[in-house]
Amino acid sequence: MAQKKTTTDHTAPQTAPWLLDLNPEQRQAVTHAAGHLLVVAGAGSGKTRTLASRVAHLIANGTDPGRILLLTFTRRAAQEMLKRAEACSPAPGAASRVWGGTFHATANRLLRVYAKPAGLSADFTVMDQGDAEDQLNVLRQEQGLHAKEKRFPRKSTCLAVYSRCVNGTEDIAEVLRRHFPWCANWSKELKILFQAYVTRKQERNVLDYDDLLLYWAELLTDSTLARDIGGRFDHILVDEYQDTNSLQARILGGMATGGARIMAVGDDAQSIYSFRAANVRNMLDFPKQFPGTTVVTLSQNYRSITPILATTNALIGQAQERFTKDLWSTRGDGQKPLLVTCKEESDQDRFIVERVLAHREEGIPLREQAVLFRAAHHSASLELELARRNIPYHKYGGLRFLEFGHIKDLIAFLRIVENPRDDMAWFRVLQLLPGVGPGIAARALRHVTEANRDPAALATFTAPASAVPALQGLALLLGEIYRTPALPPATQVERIRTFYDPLLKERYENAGARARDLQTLEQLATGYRSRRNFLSDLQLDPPTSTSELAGVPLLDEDWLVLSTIHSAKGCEWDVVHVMHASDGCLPSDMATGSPAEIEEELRLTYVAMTRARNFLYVEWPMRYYHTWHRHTDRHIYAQLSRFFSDAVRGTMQEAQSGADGSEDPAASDATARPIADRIRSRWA
DNA sequence: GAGCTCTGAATTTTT
DNA sequence: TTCAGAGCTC
Repeated sequence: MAQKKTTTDHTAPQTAPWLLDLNPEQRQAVTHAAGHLLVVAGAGSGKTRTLASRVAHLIANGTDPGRILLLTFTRRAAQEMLKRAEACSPAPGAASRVWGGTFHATANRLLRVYAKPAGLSADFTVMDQGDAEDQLNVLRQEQGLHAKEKRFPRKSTCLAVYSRCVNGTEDIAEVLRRHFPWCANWSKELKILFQAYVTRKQERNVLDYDDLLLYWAELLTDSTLARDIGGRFDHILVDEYQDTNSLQARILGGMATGGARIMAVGDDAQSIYSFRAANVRNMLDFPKQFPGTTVVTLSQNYRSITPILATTNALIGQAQERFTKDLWSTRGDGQKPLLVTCKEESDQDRFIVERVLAHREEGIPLREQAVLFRAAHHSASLELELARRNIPYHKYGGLRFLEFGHIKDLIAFLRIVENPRDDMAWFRVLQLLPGVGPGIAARALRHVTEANRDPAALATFTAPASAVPALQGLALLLGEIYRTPALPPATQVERIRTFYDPLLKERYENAGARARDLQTLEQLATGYRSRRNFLSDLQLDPPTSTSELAGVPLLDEDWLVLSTIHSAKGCEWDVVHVMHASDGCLPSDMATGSPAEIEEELRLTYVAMTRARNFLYVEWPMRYYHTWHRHTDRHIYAQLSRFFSDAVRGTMQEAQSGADGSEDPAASDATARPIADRIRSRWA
């Protein structure tokens, strides 16, 4: 970012570099001196710049950077802001001492320090969602709930209920009634299950994501501890405040009792995480929760050209509940957003690819172009088309690196040596061995438990002959790593990899690609001195793009960005495509149960469209093929998303895509095919 | 008790 | 298409 050069002017006082190019509202937020601050920042209103400048301003005015806490939604966001703060900061290197990261990562860091008063041991391990579900599943079976005549909620539903109770600080009965009405009859059983779940986690010294926040919040209910923990910070800056939940609000309240000043930044029109119990009310109630709050509103948009803003303003104008006002821009004119009706899904793919290539010809690199969609699998056919045309891309969202079986396997080894009480990790690793299933794994684990959880004790376990060699090998491996804490994490990964490699080949078809992932993991580990930090970083800030799986890309390579709308939050591109803008995808069929859900889908659409700087395309296919069954070739007709009302369409330009661009109906098979299909499908 | 095969069901967004 | 669970065989 080029800074404007100030011409030498001896009469005016020199403007500090972090205050340059700020509008009056931004400047007010950056230099705000006393009390708490709420910044209502519309899309593209320079929120990141404001936060970064604020950090630089605080440091320049004498705040110890180590006493600033910057809470963001992703680690990437924190790094980006601190990088920018550093760039305009008068004290080189200072910004790197700021505490920056997600709520969860910060909780992890603090809980390592305050483990004892929290009733934890500092070597606790963190479970991801899959582990938490598996743990619930084990308990569910122990309690015989899976065998009930009426089906008990699936493990993922159980966890979702639990999570909402914790994050929304709501009673289970209320949560079931409002969000899981079909489980309402299981209230009693779920309560017992959750009780067992909490006990088990405590016995095993493991925390799930929710626990990180919960233990932090609980620590803060003790006034002495609250003053101590909160007293570590003079300033707490929170980004994306509209997507925090009531538990996080409670944490902030507790932290403030230590004397820290809170600055929260958010936009209620972009609240899209209610499934994680995020609540816009957090933002609206902020002035009430923190008396003496100053509210600053940023409504000048610096990102998008005027025609795009006209469309997005019209779109969000349909929201029933809205608190921020329309955005305005001085960015000038340009192409109206294009609403593209595609005949088929394949036409949609082709249209996008052709536009992407055309823009690249005009000089817009692929990385400045993004394709956004509601659900991770919506990009499947586009990905095939991109591969066919040799166009490189990175995909954000959906299945994470960490969720692949082989990655989880390898991490489980590390978790055992980090925390030998971690049962889920033990079970996972033991059952990888040939000849070891649930039964022997349970017995082996009992044996290890009696030996005070020393992994090497596995060597003295008497197992059936078929399982002995593998168990001995495992005992040797874990024993050695356990006893040599000084072994660098990368070396530990390497040893495990050597042991695991043959098992991987036995287990998976595409062992080669998976083995390369494990090498990537080892590569990642070389950046760490401590296994504990390596593990928590993996769980809390995992690599976001699946491109890691395809090997490390060349540095100068250019690639197109594919992303779920959720993962696109906070980003911006020159060219943005919003694909599958059809009812059922946007809003998702899964989220049309209540007006509140539909309203959130509208905000989601708004978030997607406001990512665009200069070119915005919205595509929707008229027909979808459903190939669930191999032989039936069923298709369904789609409709344009209900969010594109006449008022919204009035601000857009419209186009058609399909039938090879031919406008002559007689010359194309575009009409012939649907008719033939219809006639056939009548008898299907 | 391990591990395979078959069947039926479901299918979002993420720390 | 993928995943979980039941049931069957070695």
